[in-house]
Amino acid sequence: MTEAHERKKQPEIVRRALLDCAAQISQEQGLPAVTLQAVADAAHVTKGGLLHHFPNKQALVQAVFHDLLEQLDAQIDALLEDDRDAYGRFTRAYIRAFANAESQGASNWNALPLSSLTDPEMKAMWSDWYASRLARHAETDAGPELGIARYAADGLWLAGLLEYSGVEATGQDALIEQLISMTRKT
Amino acid sequence: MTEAHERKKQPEIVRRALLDCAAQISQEQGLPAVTLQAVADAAHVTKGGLLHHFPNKQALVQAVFHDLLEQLDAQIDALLEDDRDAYGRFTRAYIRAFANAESQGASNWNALPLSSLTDPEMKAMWSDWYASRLARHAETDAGPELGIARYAADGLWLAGLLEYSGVEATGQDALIEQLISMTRKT
DNA sequence: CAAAACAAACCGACCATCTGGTATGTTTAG
DNA sequence: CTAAACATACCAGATGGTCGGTTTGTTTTG
Repeated sequence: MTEAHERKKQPEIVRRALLDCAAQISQEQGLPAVTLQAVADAAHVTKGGLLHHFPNKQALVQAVFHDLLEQLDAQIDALLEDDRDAYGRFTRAYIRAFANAESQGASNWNALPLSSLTDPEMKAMWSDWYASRLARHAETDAGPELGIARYAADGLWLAGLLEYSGVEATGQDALIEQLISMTRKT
Repeated sequence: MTEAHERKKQPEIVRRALLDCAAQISQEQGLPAVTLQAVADAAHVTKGGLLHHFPNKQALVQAVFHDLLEQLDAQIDALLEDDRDAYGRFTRAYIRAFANAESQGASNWNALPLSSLTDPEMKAMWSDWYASRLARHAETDAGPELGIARYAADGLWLAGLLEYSGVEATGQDALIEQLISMTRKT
C-alpha cells in the first residue's frame, strides 16, 4: 500500500499498511492468497516485522475484518444523516451501503467476509455487529418487510460477487431503488 | 461416509464416497480443511487412490460443486411438480429449496459454495446454472418482484450460515412464507 | 544535559509440518 | 493377460511460526 519504506519507525503507519495490504490481497486474489509472506512483502516489511504487530495469522485476518466492519459502520452512519424519514432509516442505509460497496471503487468488501464465515470468531463478530445495529434501530427498523429488504440487499450483494467481471449491472440500480421503496411506510 | 473399506473394487462407490466425504469435510471444517489426505482418509482410500479418480484437487472440488448443483436441481424439480400456479413457480421452488437446505439434515449446502466464489470456474458454474434456469422459466418467473424474492432467499440462506449454532430460527418459517406470498400474482 | 537503561520496532535465518503432486509398484476384474 | 483400480514411497515447495539479535525511540538518572 503506502510506502512504509525508509520511514523512521512509525508503528501505526506500518500497522495500517499491513491491514490495507492484507485487505487488498484478499480482495484481489482471495483469502488463501493472504499469506504472511505476501502481506509482509506488500507492506515492505519482513515476516518477522509483521508478526510483531500481529501475533499470528488469525489475529491479522480478524483485525482486517474488524477494520472492514468499522468502515461499513462509518458509511452507514453517514447515510443515516442524509435520511429524513424515520421509518426504515437504517434499512435504507444498509441497502445503500452494500450497493456502494459493490459498485464503487473502495470495494474492499469482497472475498474476506465470505471466506471468513468459516471462522467461528468472525461469524460472531458479524452476528454481534448486526444484532447490535438492529437493537439500536429497533424503533424504526423492526418491521418484517424491512428484514426482507435487508436480506434482499445481502442477496444482491452476493450476486454481485458472482458475475464474472461481465458488466451485467443491467437494471441493478432500478432494483436497488425498488428495494428502497419497500422500506417506505405502507 | 459409507464404508468403502473391505469392498472389492467398486470404483463408482469409491468415487461417490470421495465426493460425499469432501462435501462433508468442507461443510464441517471449511474448505481449507478439504485436503487430499483428509478426504482420502475419510473415504478409506489412500491419496494415490483418490488421485486416480480425480487428477488434481481442483477437479475434486469442482466435482463436488457440480454434484451439489445436481442435488439442488433435483430438489427444485421435485418442488416444481407440487406447484399448481404457473406464475412464480420456479421462484417458489428456489426459495423452498434453500430453506430446506438450511434447516434440514442434508445440508451439504454450506461452506463450499461460499468459499468457492473465489474460483472463477466455480463462479462460472453457478452463473451458468442460474442463468439457464432463469431462461428456462422466463415465462413464469421474469417479474422483478420475483427477482427480489429470490435475492431475499439468498440473503436468508446466508444469514442462516451466520447464526452460530444458536437456534435463532425464530419466525424464520414465517419469513419464508412471506417470501412465498411475494411470488403470488399481485 | 548527557549518558545509561530500558523497551519497543523490526530484521533475517531457521525449522517442523503439511500440501499437492509424481513415479512406481501391486492387486483385482473382465 | 491387460487394463483399470488401487497402494506405497517419495519429493519439492510453501507456510506458519520461533528465536536471537539489531536498530530505533523513550525514559530515567547522575
